[in-house]
Amino acid sequence: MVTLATRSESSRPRLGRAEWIREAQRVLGETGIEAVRVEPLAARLSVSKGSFYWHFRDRDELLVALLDAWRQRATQAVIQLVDSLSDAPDQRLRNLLGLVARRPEDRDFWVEIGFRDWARRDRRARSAVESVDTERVGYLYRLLLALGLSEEDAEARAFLVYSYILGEGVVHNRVTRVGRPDRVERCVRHLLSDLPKANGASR
Amino acid sequence: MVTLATRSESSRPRLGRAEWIREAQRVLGETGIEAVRVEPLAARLSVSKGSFYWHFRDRDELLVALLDAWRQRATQAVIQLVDSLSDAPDQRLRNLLGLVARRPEDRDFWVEIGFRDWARRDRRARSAVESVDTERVGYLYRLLLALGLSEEDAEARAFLVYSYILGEGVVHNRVTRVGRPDRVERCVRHLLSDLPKANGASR
Amino acid sequence: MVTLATRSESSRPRLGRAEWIREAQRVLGETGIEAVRVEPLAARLSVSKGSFYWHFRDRDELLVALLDAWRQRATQAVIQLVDSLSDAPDQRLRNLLGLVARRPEDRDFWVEIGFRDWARRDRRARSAVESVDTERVGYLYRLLLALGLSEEDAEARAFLVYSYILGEGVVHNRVTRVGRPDRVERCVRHLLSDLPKANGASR
Amino acid sequence: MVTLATRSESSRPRLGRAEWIREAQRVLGETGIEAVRVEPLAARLSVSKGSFYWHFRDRDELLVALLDAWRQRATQAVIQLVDSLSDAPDQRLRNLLGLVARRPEDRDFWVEIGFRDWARRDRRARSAVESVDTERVGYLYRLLLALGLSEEDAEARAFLVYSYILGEGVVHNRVTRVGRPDRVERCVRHLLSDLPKANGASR
DNA sequence: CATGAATGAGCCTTCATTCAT
DNA sequence: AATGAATGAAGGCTCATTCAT
Repeated sequence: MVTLATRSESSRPRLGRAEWIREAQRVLGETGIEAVRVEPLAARLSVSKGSFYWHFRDRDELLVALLDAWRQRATQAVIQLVDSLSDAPDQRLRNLLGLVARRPEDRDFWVEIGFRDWARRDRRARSAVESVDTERVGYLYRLLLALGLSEEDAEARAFLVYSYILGEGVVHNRVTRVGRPDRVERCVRHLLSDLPKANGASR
Repeated sequence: MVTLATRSESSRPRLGRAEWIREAQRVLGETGIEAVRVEPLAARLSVSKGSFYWHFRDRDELLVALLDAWRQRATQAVIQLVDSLSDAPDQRLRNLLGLVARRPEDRDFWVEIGFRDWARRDRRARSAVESVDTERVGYLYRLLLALGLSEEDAEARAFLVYSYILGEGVVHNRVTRVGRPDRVERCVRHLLSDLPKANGASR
Repeated sequence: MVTLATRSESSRPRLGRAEWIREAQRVLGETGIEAVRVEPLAARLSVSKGSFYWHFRDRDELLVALLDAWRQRATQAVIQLVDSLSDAPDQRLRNLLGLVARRPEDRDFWVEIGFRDWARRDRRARSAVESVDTERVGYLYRLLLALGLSEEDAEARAFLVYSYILGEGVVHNRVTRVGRPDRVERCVRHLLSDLPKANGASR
Repeated sequence: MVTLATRSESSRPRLGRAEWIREAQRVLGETGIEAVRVEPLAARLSVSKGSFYWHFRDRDELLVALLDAWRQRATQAVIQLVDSLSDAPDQRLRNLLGLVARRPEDRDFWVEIGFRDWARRDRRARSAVESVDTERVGYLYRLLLALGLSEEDAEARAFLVYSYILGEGVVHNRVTRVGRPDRVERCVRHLLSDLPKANGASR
């Protein structure tokens, strides 16, 4: 009769660093880095504020941890998912762009915007965003290279596509009468319409 | 009738609502809406914070005024400039996109980002951003219609271009080895490469 | 009928920097520099703690002001009093030492000890104490010189007397069966017993 | 029966009450009783603060223990040393005063000041200091009696000497151009210059 | 003998806001 | 068209203390 220590014993939740970081990330996405404050965070976690200082020296240490955690996940989360879905470069590209269509409904989408806004004021956040951007544009670049673009064209196109992905979510959604999925679909088609090796499959 | 007394004491610029709003907008661009606080603002204006309350009921009234002022200027600033530079739709489009290349150096660029980030948390800011976006995408749409695109294509392309413009400034700039002006030029060329009436005509 | 604006109108006491410093000095004397805290101080003054920050940038500014105020008063308070009571060096010396007898009952006595203890931990306090000590020992030295001691003897004796004055108040008072005034009187007599020019008057 | 395991792991000195008290005393001397706090103390001992509560009910119990330990040692440390160095009263007196010359370099010197300052605020500390003072002045008194002073003179002189010793260390040291050892030497000579039985006999 | 985690009180500081002048 | 002084809420940080393991 193995009880597996269900952990649901109403004793203490025994919070760890990870929980604080996860909740902080949520708040960052919902409101912004300014809202990532020790006391409100503690309230959300139903813990006393003092307990925070067991896990972190001070608020700043939490912010740095937040950055590190994101830097780790932001690049790999998307890239690994896309890599895992298909081996073909053009399919990967299509999948990648397809992810766009559902992002603003996604909590992570706003988290990303939160980091990006934070980067306006904070050197460390800026550096994290830069490395994430570099990784991702590099990935796009490699895909486009594999699809037959010249190095120069691949570079420009990678940047174009990436900029579009970021900008897309930020524009007010009801701006067009066309529904969002349709719109995205049309954009994607346009952005990929002249790829040397992938054309056949797309129209 | 000697009017020489105008501005006699260079020390008191006769602070009014307008100055508070202008300074608030600056801070919004530099740091974000959270930094638009009465006390720091008063310090920047070398005025006692109590004076703020002569012009505004409370902080919120300033924020609303900020929003209104921006809503007014944001759409017209760009549109009027582009309209004034040329009468030809394709030239207007090219001019409009050309503006992109110098934006991040521009104070207004960051002000815009500030409003957009603020809109994440505040309904009224969101509404202002929405109307600005609607206006601008509408303007692009009309230009593209005039250049021979179908309504549906014009709508999608307008959205694509606008998203790119917004996203472009947000991506880390040193992501490519190509310099920023070149990159933008290349993107613009691509985005406009297949317009029915404008191809090749651009200078 | 001059009413002199009695100031007792129960309106607001309208505290100023001076009141905060005076109260801070009191607390320093009663308990120590660690007890000079913004919030308790505000409570003693029946003022909200926030008001403190109108008068001082932060707690440290109060501490510095405390030091400056004391440095000013500590030297001159005693010296001016003694100077004013008599012109004769030997009488001045006697008056000066006579002040000792009533010091521990005096609020200022403990204030002085407070500063001295603070100086153990704080460089700025140390520097204040040093300048006060230097001034006072210098004054004693000049008196003793005027009473005919050689420079070397005057220096040593000034130090001896000053050390005694400081130490005296710190020793538990009920240590001897003789009453304090008697004891002090006897010590003073001994300390001055061999002054070349003042001897005649003392025994 | 191998007892070699004693102290085998050099990492754990087997912390006991004594170590906490010793460290507390050190901090008292370095900074003051306010700095004797459980957490910082634990940090200095590289132990978790929770461990403190294995040895003491609470902070107050440590403070009391600190007081008791000091009361025991403070009197006897000096007296026993002086007693052991010589049998002759005048030599003992000279040795005792000679100890003054090196005190401020001594950790114990500051510990004593720490207790004395603490006594300003705390009844129990006051009582400890009182008993220490009483013991020591009594010892001096007995020495001076043995040297031929009358009871009354011995009492006054004991007090004078003891006050000087305490005050001496508290005065800023660079107050005179004469070096400290010289100064002390001169003072001591003066303070003992007229003892009936000891004059000139001291080596 | 001790650690790991948490609680809560106390204090520092920043600000929005108020009010009398 | 402001200033000077004050209030009070919010949030940051340090600690004494507790408790389960």
